[in-house]
Amino acid sequence: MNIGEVAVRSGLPAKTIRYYEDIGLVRPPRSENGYRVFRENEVHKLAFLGRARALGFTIEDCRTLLALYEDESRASADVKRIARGHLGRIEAKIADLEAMRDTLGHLIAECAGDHRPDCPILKGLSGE
Amino acid sequence: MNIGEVAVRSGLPAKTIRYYEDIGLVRPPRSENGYRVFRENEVHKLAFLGRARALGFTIEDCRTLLALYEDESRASADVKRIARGHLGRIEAKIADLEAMRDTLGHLIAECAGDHRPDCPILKGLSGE
DNA sequence: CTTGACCTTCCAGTAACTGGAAACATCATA
DNA sequence: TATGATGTTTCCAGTTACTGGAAGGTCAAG
Repeated sequence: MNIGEVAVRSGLPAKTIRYYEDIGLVRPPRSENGYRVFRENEVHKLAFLGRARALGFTIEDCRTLLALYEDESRASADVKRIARGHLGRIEAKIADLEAMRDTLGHLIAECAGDHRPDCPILKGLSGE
Repeated sequence: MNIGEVAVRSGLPAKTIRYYEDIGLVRPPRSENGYRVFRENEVHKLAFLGRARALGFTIEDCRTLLALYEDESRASADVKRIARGHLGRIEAKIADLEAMRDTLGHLIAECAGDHRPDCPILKGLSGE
C-alpha cells in the first residue's frame, strides 16, 4: 500500500506520515522504486497516533504510548500515569483560557462598539 | 531608562522586549553607547502588550490594538471586533479541550492502573 | 585595574507540522 | 508510443512567540 491510500485510511495527511517517519514513529520499508510500502500494521499505528494527537498528547507522549501499545508486558499503570499527566495539563489550560474568556468577556460587554474612540477594552489593556 | 529597568517595570523579559523591537512593536532610540533608551511612553506600551498577550491576543492582534490605542480617532467598534474574534477563538479552544478532557477522563476512569497489561486507554486509542 | 553587572548582536532551537519546488514513477488513454 | 495527469520522492523554508547561549562591548564600584 502506498502513502496516498494510507493517508486516506489513517486519516493523516501524507506529509504528516512522512514526518512521522522522519522522527522515527513509523519505519515503512521501501519498494524497488523508492516508494514507501505500508501494511495493515503501520496503518493501525498511524491511526493510533492520529487519535492520540487528537486527544492532545505530545509527540513524545505518543512515542511512549505507542511503545507501551506494542509491549505485551506493559503495566497499565504506566499508561495511566501518562494520561493523567496530560489530563492535568489539559485542565490547567482550560482554566487559563476560562480566565481569559471571563476577563475579555467583561471588557467586551462594557464596550459600546460604535464610532466613538472611548473604549473600555483599551482602557483595560492599558492598566485602567 | 535601560532595558533592564524596563523589563522589571513592564513585567516583560529583556529578551522579549528586544524581540518586540525586532518585529517593530516598539522603536526605542539608542544612546551613544548603543544601549536602547526607553521613556515612560514605551514602558506603558510594553505593559499594554504584556496584558494583551496575557489575554491570549496574537502578536498581530497586539500590533493592531496598539495602533488603535494610539489612534485618538479610532472607533471602539474596531477594537470590539478584534476582541470578539479572539473571544470566539478562545471559546472554540475551550470546547476542544473540554472534549479532550471528557474523553480522556472516561478512559482514565476505566483503567485499573496496575501491573497488568490490559488497558482501556490503549484500547480507546487503537480504535476499540 | 579588575571585577561583576549590564548591555549588544547573532545564531540556533522549540512543537508539529505545512507549503512548495524539482525531479522521477506510474497509469490511463489517444 | 506519446502524453498528460497523478502519485511519489527529497529537501528547504516558514509558521508562533519567544528563549537560551555565546562572544564581546560598557559602566560603576572598590
